[in-house]
Amino acid sequence: MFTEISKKNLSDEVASQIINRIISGILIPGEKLPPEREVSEKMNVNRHTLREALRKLESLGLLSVRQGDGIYIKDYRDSGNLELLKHILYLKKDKTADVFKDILELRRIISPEMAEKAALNRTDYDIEAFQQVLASDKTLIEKDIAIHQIIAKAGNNILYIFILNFFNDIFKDFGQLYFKIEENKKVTAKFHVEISKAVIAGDGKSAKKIMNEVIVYAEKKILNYLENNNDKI
Amino acid sequence: MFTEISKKNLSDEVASQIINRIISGILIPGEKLPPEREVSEKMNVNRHTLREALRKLESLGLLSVRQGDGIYIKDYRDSGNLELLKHILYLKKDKTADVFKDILELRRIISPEMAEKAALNRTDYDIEAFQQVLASDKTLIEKDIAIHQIIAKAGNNILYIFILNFFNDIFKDFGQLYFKIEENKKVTAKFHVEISKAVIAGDGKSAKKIMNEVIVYAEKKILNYLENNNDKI
DNA sequence: TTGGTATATTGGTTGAACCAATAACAATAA
DNA sequence: TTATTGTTATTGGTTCAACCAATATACCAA
Repeated sequence: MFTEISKKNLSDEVASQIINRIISGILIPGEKLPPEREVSEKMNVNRHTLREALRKLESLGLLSVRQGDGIYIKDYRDSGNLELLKHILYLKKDKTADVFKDILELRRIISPEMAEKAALNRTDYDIEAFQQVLASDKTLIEKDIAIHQIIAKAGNNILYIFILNFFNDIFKDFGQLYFKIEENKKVTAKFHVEISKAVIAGDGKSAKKIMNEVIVYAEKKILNYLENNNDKI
Repeated sequence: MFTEISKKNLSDEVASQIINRIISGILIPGEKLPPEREVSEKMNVNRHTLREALRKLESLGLLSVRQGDGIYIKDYRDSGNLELLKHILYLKKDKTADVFKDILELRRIISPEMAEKAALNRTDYDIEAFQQVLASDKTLIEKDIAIHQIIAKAGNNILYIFILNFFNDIFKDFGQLYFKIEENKKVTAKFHVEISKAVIAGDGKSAKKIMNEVIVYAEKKILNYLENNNDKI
């Protein structure tokens, strides 16, 4: 009904603006930014506010700040991280479809393998977690995220757990489009039951197959949607 | 010969300290931190300095800062990102081997697929890049990073490019151990030539196979090393 | 050419004050 | 009593002004 409005503080806006200039190519890697005092004045914010934004940009791999020297633009293709990719997804609407495609592709490569591993490593704790989620009254999208998280935790690969956080973050925002379709909802609900069963049974091959199938299905649906709604995301 | 010393500013030290407390479990998810004014006083730093650290921690997915309310610890297993994983790798020595194992496992799953894709998509630009790197006078580890980057760029999956940044960041620090061994150097040098040839030739199957072989080889070597030197990393 | 020295530039840190959102509580009305 | 509204205290957000510390630069001396 009502949708939450997200409040940004000033430093986040400053950060967004600079991110935008970098990924748009207005600011070139290697280039030096004007001194903090000058930038903050031009953007009409306090130097501290700017500095908080700079800290964020630094941790996104976009800038390198050196005392006594200055602020340098880094090449984000060499030093950017997944957090930055999120920003690209949101800020550069013209790239959204392409980035999304890449994300789905890698998910298709990784997640089935991790599902298999989960089935071979799952503990009683994981089994209980599956049952709790399936019986819970969460929304479908919440269940979906939870199921994938249990699989990741059962698989016991911390890198995958973190990469999955990235996937989930994105699907939280874009998943509504997918789950608007009745057929997709059915497929997902069925998937939850089947993958849980396979993992609980310790059947790695089945788990891998089931995960692969649902991902291929979703990928096809989403790509199809992206093609037909190029810029309505 | 000489190795660069890395200087940390105060806010980074503050951040490290807080990160440590969170991943050590001293600070529990959901818990509320004392007010900024109080924390900064206890840590004997200015509030601004603390705030810069908080911005970093926020972007690592560790904290949630809410105006008028307070600062809450998030569950990093649900919201942490790869940048945080790096910190875990460096700060929690007892977990280093486990995390490394996970990283190598996922690399084995992803990179061969991306090598195949690179071979099928490579452009003249990529071909030239290969030749330049092979002919350059970079160190072996620099060449290795460069080769993988070219493959990632040729494969044209931006998510993989960013995940590779993560891999490379880590191997920059830990790769020395691997490249100390003469045999490993030889294997890597040979790998560079062969993978370049395969990708340039557009031979996807070979590229995948070659990438897989070198990764399996390296993984075995590294895991072996980790087992025998459990805490000397 | 090399190494030192003084100076200017630039990021790092501090302190104090005030703004703005939120929570907690009290007062009020149904 | 219960739900709503208004008030106050708490807490993060922002600004200003000043000074510290690292670096670059230009210049000088050996």
